[in-house]
Amino acid sequence: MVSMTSTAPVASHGPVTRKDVARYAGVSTAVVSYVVNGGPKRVAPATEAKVQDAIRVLGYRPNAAARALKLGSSETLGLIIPDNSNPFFSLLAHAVEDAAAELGFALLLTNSGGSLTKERRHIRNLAARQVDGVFLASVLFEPDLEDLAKADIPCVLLNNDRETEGFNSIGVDLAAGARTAVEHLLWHGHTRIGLAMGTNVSNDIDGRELGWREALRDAGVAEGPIIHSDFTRLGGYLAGQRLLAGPDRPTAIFASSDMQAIGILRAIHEAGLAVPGDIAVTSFDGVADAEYSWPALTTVEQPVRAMAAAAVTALVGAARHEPAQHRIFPTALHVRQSCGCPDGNAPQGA
Amino acid sequence: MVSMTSTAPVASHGPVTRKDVARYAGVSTAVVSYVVNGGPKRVAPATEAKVQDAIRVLGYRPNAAARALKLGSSETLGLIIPDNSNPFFSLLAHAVEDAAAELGFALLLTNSGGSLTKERRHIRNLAARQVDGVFLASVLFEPDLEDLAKADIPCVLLNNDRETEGFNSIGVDLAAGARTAVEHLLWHGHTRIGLAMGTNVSNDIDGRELGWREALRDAGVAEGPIIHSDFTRLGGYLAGQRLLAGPDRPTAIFASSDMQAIGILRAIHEAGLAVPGDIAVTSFDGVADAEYSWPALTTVEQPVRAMAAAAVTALVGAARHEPAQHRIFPTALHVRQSCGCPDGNAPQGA
DNA sequence: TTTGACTATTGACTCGAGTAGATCCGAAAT
DNA sequence: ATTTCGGATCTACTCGAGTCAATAGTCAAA
Repeated sequence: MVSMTSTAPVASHGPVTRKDVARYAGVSTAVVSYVVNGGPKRVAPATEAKVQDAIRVLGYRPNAAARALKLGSSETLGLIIPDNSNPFFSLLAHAVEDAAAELGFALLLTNSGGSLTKERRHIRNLAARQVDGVFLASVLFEPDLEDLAKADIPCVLLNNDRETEGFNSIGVDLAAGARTAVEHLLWHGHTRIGLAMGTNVSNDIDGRELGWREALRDAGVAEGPIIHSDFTRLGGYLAGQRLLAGPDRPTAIFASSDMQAIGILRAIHEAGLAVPGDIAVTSFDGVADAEYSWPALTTVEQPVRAMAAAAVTALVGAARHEPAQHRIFPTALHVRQSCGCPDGNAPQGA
Repeated sequence: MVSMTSTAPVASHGPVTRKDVARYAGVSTAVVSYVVNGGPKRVAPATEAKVQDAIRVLGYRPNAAARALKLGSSETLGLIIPDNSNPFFSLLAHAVEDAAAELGFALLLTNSGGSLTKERRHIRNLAARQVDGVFLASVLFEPDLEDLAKADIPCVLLNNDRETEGFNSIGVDLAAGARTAVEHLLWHGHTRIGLAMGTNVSNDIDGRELGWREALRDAGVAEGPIIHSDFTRLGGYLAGQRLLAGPDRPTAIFASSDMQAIGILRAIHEAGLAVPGDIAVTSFDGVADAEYSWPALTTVEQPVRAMAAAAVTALVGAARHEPAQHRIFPTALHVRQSCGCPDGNAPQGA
């Protein structure tokens, strides 16, 4: 190589655009696009090589904003959850991110903090950002999706066990799950089973409360005390204290979330009582924390990864205007020690 | 209201654009922009009212992709963390999201899973998406930021205690924090203090190991056993088992993360030993889980929210090409029960 | 009534990439 | 030697919003 006067030096100012690549490779901009996208037109192998070379040398990355503008798709999905520091939701977010990445979508994460105002603001914001879809773990059963509908942005409701006409949704059978957990306590011989129930913004009765009630009724056992409190460790702790202080103390407690159960365990320990000896505990969600509490929690696990994958599938389907689907996943009882089973090998059924 | 024939019905096909608003309000598109942005030119109050009206009626939201293309800014930041289901990182992500939202930025969340390949892929992807900045909690001490540099995208390294020339970074003083935790164990009279250390991809020695070593040396106490394992509950559990099975069992253990400590607690419980009676434990991070373990963990807390806020500030500064800054935050020892303090009111110093 | 000094508004170009339609060129068919 | 065909390539318009230079409009002073 005698000189390099024929190939222009890298311009270096500002980001590299398609035009720069075209100039460097000595072709038109259209060809560059065709090469980058395996475009709608074929390109001669020799030309393709030149272009690929130019791309490599210049370090060209197509501008996503321009692409999004032209194609009307940002290859981005939005996720709205109440609180990413809650283990259940952080696990869900992780699973959704993985499933979305699988299909080349990036994930815009937002926390609503359980506030309806914030939730609404985030929805509008995501709509303005031209996301291709939104996953919403709403604080309400029927969130306001008008902004999304206007922009023709599909949405799937996460963590939602009720079917609502025209809404895509993914959830678990809360009532059935709760039933399994309570039935397991009944199987252990308990007859005074309390409930620590989380509080939702909506006033509708939660499926877990229903499941608890049904299991007791079917077993012909009187309902134990119910305490409503936050779906948090602290909420569980406070609920636990009240449950222990009440007139006739339950011998077993079903908690509507693992976080609450962890708070309850603490309240029980502080009262100098033993789990499961004095009080047995089962709970809901199946997050990692449950396995490492002391004693390990017998809990009803939600198949989070499967749900996340299904959510992404549903969203893609919705984007193609396929009819809304509602999927309910089954839960699985993980028997560990907090229920009274000595080694976690007790019968899973009944 | 007699009729509504005078106001044109909403066009309804496709998303509403600036042009639609302009037509509806009977003005030019430029005026619409001026109104939306408090634009570079003034608009007569009467006209502004007409435009605002049109915007409200039509439900207009400016197209973020077009904006991003024109302005070269997507009002979006990227966050790369190893694992959003790890409580420390999910807390960090939440804090960063809040701080970013404060300034009108949305957050693109990605999980590297501790893999360098994935980390690199995510960096390229974020660069292509024209994010305005990237927060990176890297698996390495000197990650490859070439793609970001090329695109002139600022980056701040999170969870980073080493200063590296030309890199913005935020972190805590790992060594000092570890020191406090170990010194507290020494104060309790322990002289055989083991270390459960997490494993990093890099082979550099971790600040926490340094702090542990220094504290022991300064106290004239021989080094206890070290076990290296994952920064996870399981990692801690396995490390705990090995620490207990070793030739001369430590009477206290310092764990490099709360997650590990939680695993260790379990190993100790399973061995039929008491915490802190037989073995005292202290750890690092200060996540919520530490407060609700049994016994509650004495831990060195990282000021996550303050760090997140500082990270956002640093990123904004870097975007203005201010010189790179490196901020180290102090940690705070939270005394609870796992160390042997009966009520959590023990001296914080020494 | 004209000029000047503004202000409000508009037209038109731009950002970077996708792609339809036009054009170019070489080889096979006549 | 033409004509025809078809693949390769290029030209030019588009997406939606920001913004400057030019224009229209308004009112007070001369």
